Amino acid sequence: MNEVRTRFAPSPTGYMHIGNLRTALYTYLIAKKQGGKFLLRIEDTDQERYVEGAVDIIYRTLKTVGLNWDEGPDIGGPVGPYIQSERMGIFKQYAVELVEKGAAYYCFCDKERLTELKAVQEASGVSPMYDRHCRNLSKEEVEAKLAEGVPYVIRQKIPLEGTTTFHDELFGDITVENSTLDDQILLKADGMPTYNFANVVDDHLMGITHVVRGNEYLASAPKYNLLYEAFGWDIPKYIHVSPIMKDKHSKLSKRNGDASFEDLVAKGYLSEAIVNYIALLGWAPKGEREIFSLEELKSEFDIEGLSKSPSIFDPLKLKAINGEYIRALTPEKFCELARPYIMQTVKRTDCDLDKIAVLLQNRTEVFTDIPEQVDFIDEMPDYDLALYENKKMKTNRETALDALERSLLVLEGITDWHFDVIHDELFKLIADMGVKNGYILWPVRVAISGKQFTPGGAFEIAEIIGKEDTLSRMKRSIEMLKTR
RNA sequence: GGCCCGUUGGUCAAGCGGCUAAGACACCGCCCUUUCACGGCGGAAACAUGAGUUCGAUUCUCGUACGGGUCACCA
Repeated sequence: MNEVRTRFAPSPTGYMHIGNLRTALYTYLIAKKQGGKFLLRIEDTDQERYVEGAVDIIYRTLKTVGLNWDEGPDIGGPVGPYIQSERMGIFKQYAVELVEKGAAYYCFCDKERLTELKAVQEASGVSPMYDRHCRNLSKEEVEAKLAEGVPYVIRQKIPLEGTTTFHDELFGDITVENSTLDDQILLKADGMPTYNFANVVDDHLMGITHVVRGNEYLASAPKYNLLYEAFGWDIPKYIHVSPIMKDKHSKLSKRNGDASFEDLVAKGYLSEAIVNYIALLGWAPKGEREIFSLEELKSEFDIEGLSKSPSIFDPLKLKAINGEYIRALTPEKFCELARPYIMQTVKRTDCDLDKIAVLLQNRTEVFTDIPEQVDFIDEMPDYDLALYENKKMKTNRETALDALERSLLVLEGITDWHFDVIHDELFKLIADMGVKNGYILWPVRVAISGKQFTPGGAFEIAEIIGKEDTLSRMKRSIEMLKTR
């Protein structure tokens, strides 16, 4: 039974942000690299923060990126249930066991006393900590209160002296003075375990061998060791990963209006590209390659490459990687994915979307870039005649007028309206005139697109919008040049 | 504030006592080219800081600065 078992244990409190997803990814990869099991456990012990539908979001995003779990609430498994609230009974039993072992104790302090205590401590500049009021109640006193039905919690009995050393695979050994550790609550008055307690118990019961979690839990980790020791359990390997930041000062979070995984997908990012990018945020592969599929990451991933410092989410880099993925798509697949975006601005039905898509593939980093790129196909935008002035092409308004008038004559004579024909005829004109390609082609492209930049050049555009539109746009542009 | 953690170009980052300190994105220039993009070539750009240890520190130790985390019957 040396199988690696990891778990992703989110709380159903809403959306799934990028940081969460990355934690899930690393957790998954660590298991899969060794051919181990990846489990999903829902930590819903806080009924107040529970958000309806949050569990579905977790399922959905994990599935779309391909982080398939081997055991979980929906598919079951040998160590279920996998929803923490359904494990309630278990925790009390273990908390009581700890009391019996002298590593925990009942506490009957009510909230009023605790808030007052905290206020006093803060006022006097001491860092707030439970004053261990109930730590030394006699067995009789405890029994009596229990019999009376006084509400209670169970707290961890931290040693008064000495130090505790916790080992993290990434950060190494972390030693803290026990005197700085609070007698934290293990079992709440409502019978639910606190996060810290539930984690230790569940991870043990589920046979978890590697725990991957956010860095924010690093400070509470030493207390875990005390718990494991008291129970006499093996301590899993801990890997605390640093957060993904929005900027130098703040974490990436929904509260700041930052994108969640689903937002990014809606913004035109490919889920494979998102996964690839976040894998790279805080982790570096061995070689110089940085494009990896999930499958490739399974063998490539290594804890060694994880970074200890926080990393800033760079939308530009994500975009670039997304662009790489888009270019790697087969033309058919790209066309299929791009179609809806093209149709946002191209409503006319007389032109070939496939041909448009071909032009777009190398020019698209994010699908949402598309509509704006092809908006001229349905309708010529108003444009500035200054567009005809181009130093490199050696064109200005006068030469453009000349080029357009001559081109128009040529184009009007074409009956077989296809790229090759248009290309050959216009090149014939260029040769006859003995001018640079751009002398003719630049003005033509501007005249029929009205834009400085377009996907494709004059021939492609002319073919796509058709002969009729090409000619009428040319004529209109010629008129504009004449009248001004 | 106490405790814990971190600090290599603008960003992601390689480096694990001796290097002209990789690479990628972004940026700039050139080439290709009927625009843009793609592609190719090249450029600018970094070890927070002070003291040690050492023949030699980006790398090890300590201090300082800056940044982050944590101090809940939230996770």
